[in-house]
Amino acid sequence: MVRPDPSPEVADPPADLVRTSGTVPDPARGSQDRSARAATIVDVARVAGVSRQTVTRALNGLPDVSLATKERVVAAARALNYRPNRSAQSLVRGHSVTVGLLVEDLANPYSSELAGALSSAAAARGWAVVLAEVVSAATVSRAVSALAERADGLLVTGCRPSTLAVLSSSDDGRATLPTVVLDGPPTGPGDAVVQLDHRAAIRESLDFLTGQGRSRIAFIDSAESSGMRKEAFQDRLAAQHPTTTAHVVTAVESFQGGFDAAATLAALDPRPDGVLAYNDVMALGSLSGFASAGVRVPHEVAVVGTDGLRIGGYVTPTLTTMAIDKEALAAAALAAVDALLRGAEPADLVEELLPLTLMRRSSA
Amino acid sequence: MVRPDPSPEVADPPADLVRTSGTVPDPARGSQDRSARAATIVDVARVAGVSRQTVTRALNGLPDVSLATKERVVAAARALNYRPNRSAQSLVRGHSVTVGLLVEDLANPYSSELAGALSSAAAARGWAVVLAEVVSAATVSRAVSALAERADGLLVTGCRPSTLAVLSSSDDGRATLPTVVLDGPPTGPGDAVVQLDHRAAIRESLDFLTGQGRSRIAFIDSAESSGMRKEAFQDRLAAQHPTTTAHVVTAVESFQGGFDAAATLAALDPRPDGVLAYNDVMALGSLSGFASAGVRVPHEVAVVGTDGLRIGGYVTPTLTTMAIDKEALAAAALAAVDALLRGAEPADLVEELLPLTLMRRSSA
DNA sequence: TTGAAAGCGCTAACAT
DNA sequence: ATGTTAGCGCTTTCAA
Repeated sequence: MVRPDPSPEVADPPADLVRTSGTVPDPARGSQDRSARAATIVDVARVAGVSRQTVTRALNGLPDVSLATKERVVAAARALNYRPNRSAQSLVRGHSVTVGLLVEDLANPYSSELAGALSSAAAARGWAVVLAEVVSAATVSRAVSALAERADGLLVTGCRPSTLAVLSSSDDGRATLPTVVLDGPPTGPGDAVVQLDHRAAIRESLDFLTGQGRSRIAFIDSAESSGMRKEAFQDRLAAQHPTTTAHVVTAVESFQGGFDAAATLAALDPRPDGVLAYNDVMALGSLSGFASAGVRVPHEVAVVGTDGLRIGGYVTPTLTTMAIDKEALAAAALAAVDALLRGAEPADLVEELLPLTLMRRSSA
Repeated sequence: MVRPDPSPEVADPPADLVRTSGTVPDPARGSQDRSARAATIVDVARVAGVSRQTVTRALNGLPDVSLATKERVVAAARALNYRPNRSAQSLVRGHSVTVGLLVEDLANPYSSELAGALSSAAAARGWAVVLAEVVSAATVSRAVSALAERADGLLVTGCRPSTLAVLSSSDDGRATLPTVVLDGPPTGPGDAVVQLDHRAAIRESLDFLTGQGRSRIAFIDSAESSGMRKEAFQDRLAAQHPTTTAHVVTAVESFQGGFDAAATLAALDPRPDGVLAYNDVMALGSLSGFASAGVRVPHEVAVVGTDGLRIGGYVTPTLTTMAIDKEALAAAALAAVDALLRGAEPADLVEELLPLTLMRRSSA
């Protein structure tokens, strides 16, 4: 039996009797207000002296409400500081998809540019993106469970392997979200993956460098990488450019790492005249490193990055790079989430590798 | 009277009879699956031959479920591709705060660094952040209403005045969300604002430049600004540095705008020996502009930006700048949303201005 | 123009 | 260990 709405005679329940979880929460920050319970539509209806439905109509701009009533309702809502409960609304209006975006560091331009693309792609589908930034490895599972409360699917991008490892191990019993990893290794068997054709990109950039007469090429690898790009570099070199000298330096995957790698390369004799970098952030670091070592780019050494970050156009010299099609990557990732949501098996989602294209700027 | 749960005898409702809004939606992309309706907990219960609560227990890792039952339930859930409805869950578990973040362009490092700080600050409160990127002025209201469906409050940052103007005019009847604008003008009377002490920052950076002997100082202003920073520049100059030559150039608020401004300044005779920029992105543009004009920074001209973006440390020379305390800004913004949610009046939320601090790098 | 009833999908409290 | 009942706060028929 459904309990009827409380009639106007019923007094407000004492604040200390209602469950805290129904209030505007303020976890870990205390300072509960005097009226512990957030106003609901019923409260507004009671104050305005109308039924709930009339409140709905008045507040949502639906027809069939007299102006006077509407004004009374709006006034009551204002007085009570009424905020419709979004969960209840979306429950009754029908489910809408929300995807969680797990990012290691939004200040990393790779992450933020991708986040932007994902946000737009989601908007185009009528989906929403909730954000969670992984500050430290310790916060990974906290971030994931925060997302799990709100999201129907999970997008993982711009995370270092060590972070991903934590992710995959943190199976805290709860049903895991359908997860799609962008341009990285899957965190578990249930994950779908959207991959880029980095091997082809390495080949193309290497050919580009040798094509302009460079003959001593170095590759700046990330210490946290799988080694795949380095292998692609070495394979191509062996197969197509036997007379070219190769040199691989491994560095921390950061701007500073790129800087340090450049310092190392600058000290070599003979010095490389062309450099391929694991990604743009490291390439940018190497640009800075070469500058401070007094090595002129591109005259003495040409530098090619990977990612196509916009900020590569903001430095001097501007960075030539193998650009990711961020929009395509974002769209593919959302399509994968969609498929997973529909019950597809991750194994079925083997898409072809997304291509990167050479973006010529001035560093090479 | 509550209708009892459909008993096992009841056949599945034909897919075409159920409301579409209850399905996993696929707006504007067609391709509805054969099973138009997403499985609910009742479906799982029926297939597993248990009650709904047993499903809840099994799937949420609660005690008092036999292993055999649990396995049966999990299998049924898997078979049906069951995903719990997040709205229903949060409705019954109690409301949790979600704030919408409206950003003009996430690839702009100012926006993304701030977004990261906001995300962390929200996580600390147990709140979530939903993202919406404003691609063009035309999409502003779409982005806002998308957020309005999910968020309890709205954060606006990194938006140009023209975008904000659209925002304030787009009162589409619906109850407006409590809104907080970060470091910008309010979009309407209902908005709260968190402001920075740019006047003081301008004064400090100006004094810093003159303090190192610079005597011809230029200010690169944004064409979209309120003029406040420029006035602070001129006022301070008149009051404290009467012998210093001042020059103001106004440019588009972008990297390119800063580049162009530097080109203009480089051509001046006598050329300025110190430059203050409206923000870091423009300052970075000016660095690039001076480089391409052959003007050496900081030897011939010193450049000071505003914002303290991390990428300012990634260019050559590194950018000296008046840094925003992003964490403080984020915390203040969320506190303001919290207050608004509790019924505070925006007018009551006049916080003091947040200070900026000089971050010395190598451009000045 | 307004109200009463039904129910979205889920979980918590109380049976059994 | 499992099922039954009562709702979360809202919108949507359907009556009046």
